[in-house]
Amino acid sequence: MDQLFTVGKSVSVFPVKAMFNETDAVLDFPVKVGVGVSSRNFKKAVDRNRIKRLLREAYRLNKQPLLDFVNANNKKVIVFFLFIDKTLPDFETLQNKIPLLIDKLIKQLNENSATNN
RNA sequence: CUACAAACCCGAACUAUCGUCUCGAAUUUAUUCGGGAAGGAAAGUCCGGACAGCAUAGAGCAACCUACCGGCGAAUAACCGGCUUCAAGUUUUCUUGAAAGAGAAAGUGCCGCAGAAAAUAACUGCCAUGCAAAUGGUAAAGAUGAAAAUGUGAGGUAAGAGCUCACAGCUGUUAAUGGUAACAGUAACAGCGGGUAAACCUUGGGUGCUGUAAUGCCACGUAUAGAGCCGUUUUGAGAGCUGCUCGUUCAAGGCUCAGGGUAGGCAGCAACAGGUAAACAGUAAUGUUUAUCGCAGAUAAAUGAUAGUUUAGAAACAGAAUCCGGCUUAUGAGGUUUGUAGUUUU
Repeated sequence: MDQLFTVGKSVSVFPVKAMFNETDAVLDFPVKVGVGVSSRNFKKAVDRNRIKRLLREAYRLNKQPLLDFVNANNKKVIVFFLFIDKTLPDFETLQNKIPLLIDKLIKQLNENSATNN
């Protein structure tokens, strides 16, 4: 976790920020994902739970491109989605934004591998 | 009928597709099938317990909690019923609400402003003496205040005064009566110089400390290395008795610094002061019996998305983290009851 936040890079499509890090560690799955909301912005546990559920659901419905990319390039990635707005979202906006974010994420990963090589 | 306020009830159901956590079974060991998956407050953490660890010779002091009576219960100051006092109302009764309900006759302190005076009272006044100034007596009348020395009448007196008497009010003691009791009304006797204990205090009763990140077990790992100080059969370091003192018990290792390592798993942990329904007992809290049900268990932390149907409506407050009882606070629509206001009809 600490490594992800200190070393990892980030891309964002408002209202969601994705922090990610490629890793060499042995993982059971090619992609590991977490979601989070700041308790500073949302005091009630109910609201935080709600946002985390919506983020999970939106990721679940749109994860296929990322998985395809990662499998094709034989990478292992850790991603953490952080919600950065201060008002409750509805599911539709997240449904629209998450694919954009994942596109951006794939592009970044691609550039990284290019520079490394 | 409408609006508002308060109290209580309730806190959607079903189907399809995809998905999360968990339990059980099966096997091809990562899949399939089946079951279950937040609340009335899960919240605040204000009380009380269960459970766990440590302690459990004693004495004194301190600290804290508590304070009408009975019942219920594992337990509580907090629940139920009653008593007393106070407040409001439609005021003998009654209804509703509140109580921080032991003691002000142990002591100390305090009582703003006003007022002469806020507690061993004397400004104006009244009476006596005196030419007067003043001295003494007095507490009827006046003014202030939230509160002014129990109220009314009569006697009494220089003037007055519970000084005396009658009636009334209040306090205490005793007696019998009613009540389990708090207490009630009655009688007799003694008395009547305020309030504040949510100021200190006094009295009665009580209290070991810490909380599931408790605690027990397993695995893995390091430096079997270093520095300083104190001490080992009496000149004993230090530790326990969890605030302090005395006292007492144990005691051969202990403390500090710098550095190194680990941060995984299992149990605790989901079957009980359990839920639901009915009957019975009780004013009630609650209890008993019978039937029936099995109802979350995560560890970065699980309940979601979409579409449709039902319905008058689906929108409030809000997310379990050891468990249970009570209290407090938040809460949409709809329903029930009560109150207030308005309108219509008779």
